[in-house]
Amino acid sequence: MLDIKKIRQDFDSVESLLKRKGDYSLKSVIKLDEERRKLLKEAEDKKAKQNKTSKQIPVLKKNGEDVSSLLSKMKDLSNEIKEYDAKISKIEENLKNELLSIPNTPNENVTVGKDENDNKELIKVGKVRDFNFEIKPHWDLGVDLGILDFERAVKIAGARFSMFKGMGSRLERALISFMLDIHTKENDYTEVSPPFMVNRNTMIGTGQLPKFEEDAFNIKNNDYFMIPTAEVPVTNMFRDEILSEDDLPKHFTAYTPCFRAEAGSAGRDTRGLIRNHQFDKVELVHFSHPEKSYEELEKLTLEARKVLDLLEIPYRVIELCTGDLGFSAAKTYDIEVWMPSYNRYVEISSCSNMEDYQARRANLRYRDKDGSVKFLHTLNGSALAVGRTFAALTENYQNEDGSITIPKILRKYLDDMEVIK
RNA sequence: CGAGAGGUACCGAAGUGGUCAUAACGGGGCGGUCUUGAAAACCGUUAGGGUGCAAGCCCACGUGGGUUCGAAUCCCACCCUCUCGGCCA
Repeated sequence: MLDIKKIRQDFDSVESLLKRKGDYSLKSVIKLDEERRKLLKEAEDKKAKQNKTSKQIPVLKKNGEDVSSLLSKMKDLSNEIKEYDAKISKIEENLKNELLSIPNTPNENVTVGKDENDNKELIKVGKVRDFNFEIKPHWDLGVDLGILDFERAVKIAGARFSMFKGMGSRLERALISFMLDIHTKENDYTEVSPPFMVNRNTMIGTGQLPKFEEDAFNIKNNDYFMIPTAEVPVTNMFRDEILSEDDLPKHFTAYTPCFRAEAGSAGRDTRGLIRNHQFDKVELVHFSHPEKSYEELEKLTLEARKVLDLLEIPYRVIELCTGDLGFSAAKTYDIEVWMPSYNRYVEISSCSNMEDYQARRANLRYRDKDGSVKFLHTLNGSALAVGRTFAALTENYQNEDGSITIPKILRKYLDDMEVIK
């Protein structure tokens, strides 16, 4: 959520930043805000009068004075106040809804661009393997080896579901443990296992609602939502709390399945593990001091990359331009893994600094050294999307006979097995 | 899911229709006096939101409504915690 005070004081610069992300205007927000403040002033004057008189009434009564005419005047005042309050709360509701539906402003130093074509490649890591045989996509590799079963997943759930089997399940589990071990043992993260379903306020806090409800799975009888990413429960952990400045930064990692309706992506990536309604992911979340959040973003991105470095799978890092930034993000690095079957790089992680955008929505604050309470900054990134890592690993490590070599670093999680065949 | 009890500041806890939420009382934290140092005692302090240049004013007793001139207090709905029972991994 953008800061209404900042919009009010610095309208032009906030709006021009916002326009970089798409065609957004703040005119109606500022109009509602003006209306709200005007009515608020009038209502508060009346309330002040009401409070003052209300305190006198018991005194007058005690002195035996007749207060009946005063009471009837107060009744009128009370009714006026109620009308004001009704008007104001309606305006405030509209204002809040509008503010909640406006995306974050990009950081000033992010490259201005229209869409993904304007993104900037920062670095390429690893050598793309030159296969001297005809490669299989991971869905064929997996099915042929009996480690993936798409048909039965579709039978028991529906399109865009998948199922791991045998060594496939073990490899999936090994990847999760491997990633969590790196982050908890080498990168100083605290592991959490949060709820996989959350309430509506939690979804609003990180920016999924109210605008993107169609993208989420909603449990109708009690209004829970299946989490689309661990970012949602973890970032909301400290909602409505005031942390101490000494507590910052806080680093959490979490493995969770993620559930996405994938509305609007019909026909895209229909085969395999790339785009499913349910997938596993290990997530990194930082709570940062505002002045340190861009250092934290660099750190977080390096920590996410480390997983691919150790697995020795080629990838590249790109910086998203303003037009391609997600709703809540001020700056984002995407990590894209080399996917032989696609013959291109495919997103496997998105590392973002949300600045204070989510903190305002979720009311995440800290007490500064001088005693004042301020919004902190939140960051998150995948490290990594496990299904896509599974896909990239099997494809990049496939052999001519259809077997898959297990990367050295992963073997200790799999009884030192070297090959899946 | 059913029955009961409860949700007030950093914690415990009073307040059950007004003029002590400027939140009693107890404890904790921080600062100070005293002391060789510490303890004890005493003194001070413990800073949520909105609006306004400011003084100030408004809001905040789990959340949202309602009754009333006036609600922490009465009524309704919901959320959460505890106890007992039911069901259950």
